[in-house]
Amino acid sequence: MRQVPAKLAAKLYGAAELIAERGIGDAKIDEIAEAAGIPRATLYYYFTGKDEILAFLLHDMLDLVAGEVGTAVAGTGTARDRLKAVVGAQLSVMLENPAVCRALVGELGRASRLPDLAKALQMAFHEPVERLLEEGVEDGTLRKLDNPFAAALSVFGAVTVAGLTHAVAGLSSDPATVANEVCDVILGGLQTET
Amino acid sequence: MRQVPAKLAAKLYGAAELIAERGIGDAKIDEIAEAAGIPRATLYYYFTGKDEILAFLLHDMLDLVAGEVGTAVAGTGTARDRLKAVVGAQLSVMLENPAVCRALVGELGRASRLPDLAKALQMAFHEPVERLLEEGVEDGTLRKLDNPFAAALSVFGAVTVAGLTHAVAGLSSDPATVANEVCDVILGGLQTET
DNA sequence: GCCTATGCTGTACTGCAAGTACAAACTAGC
DNA sequence: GCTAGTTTGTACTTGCAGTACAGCATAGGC
Repeated sequence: MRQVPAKLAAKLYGAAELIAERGIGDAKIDEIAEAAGIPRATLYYYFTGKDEILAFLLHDMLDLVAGEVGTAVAGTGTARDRLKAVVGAQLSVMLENPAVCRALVGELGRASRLPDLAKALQMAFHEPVERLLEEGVEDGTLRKLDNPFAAALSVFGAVTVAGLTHAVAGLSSDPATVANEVCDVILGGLQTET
Repeated sequence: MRQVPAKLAAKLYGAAELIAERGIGDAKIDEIAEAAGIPRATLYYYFTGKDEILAFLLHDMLDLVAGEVGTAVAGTGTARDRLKAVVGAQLSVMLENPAVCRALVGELGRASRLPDLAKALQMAFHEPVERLLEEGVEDGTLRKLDNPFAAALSVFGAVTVAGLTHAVAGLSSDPATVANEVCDVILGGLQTET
């Protein structure tokens, strides 16, 4: 895969909706080319095929998530506050790029075939959250859990599915509201005081 | 789609691994036929194409989930206990059918294109959980939340992603352990007492 | 035991879309 | 205006999904 010029990358996003809607398998390369406003031959000049186009889009978005999440983690405040910020950051990116985000989830099941993608996801979200959980134990704002790895997984799931559902259904698309709803559950828990 | 005989359905599960691994788009119909031990022509006798084969497998598993979850919801005990049972039920089915489960998630992004699938998922998990949350408020074992719909979504996400990750990675595949980890987070929450 | 309806399977064919090849046109730096 | 790299149009090859259909198997009625 050649170095993709920024101008071309921007145009590619014009095809994200199509890919998300029909899946990479059912979207014809000619349609992608047309939707993006890029000649077919040019696509093949930069990418070896459809899959690589998809991989490029996904990677691009994950970089975005990783950046925002990184900023949130590095911010000031308690670990709990920063965890909230992380959730908000991920949801912001997701809801601002609903099409790419849908495409991403559509390929999640193939994660084992796309080790790069799985790793990028890990770096972008999972690892920072796990670290925050540890810091929260230290500063006393988060509860100590038996299995922080599993906890980070659950947090990731809750955030991702919430984001995806809103992205697909186009529900109340305010990231802040969604973030609050998710945080309410994962921070406060569902049960009454024991 | 013709009525599929049980014997044939059972054989089809032999191809689930292949489909999950390569995605329905990249799995050739001849390979599916071979993996399942069913002649190609017979597949086309029962199904109109690849997509229908996938849809059949997914629907089959969702029925399974719906059944188990239904049993768990209808059981005895507090709403909180039954919520735990629901989580356990979903994880059991997922970890017993990791391949189909991966295939399902691989097609989640297309949910908007497969309204049947989205609806089945809704019925199988989301709706029962939302109901349990209400009952929990009544019997005092679960906290009253601003937005039970969003909460059910988060629960679904946490459970599904945990199940999927274990299914894909083949981690500690004991459903009960995974269920405990997930429940610990979603019931108890992450934050310390305020 | 035969006959008929329906289920099942092998084989040959069609059509579509992915990907390739390549030459012509364009652009930028020198 | 020469050269190296980029961009695009067009024509071609190939592989797979899906179709058509004929022949074989099986079961149930008589």
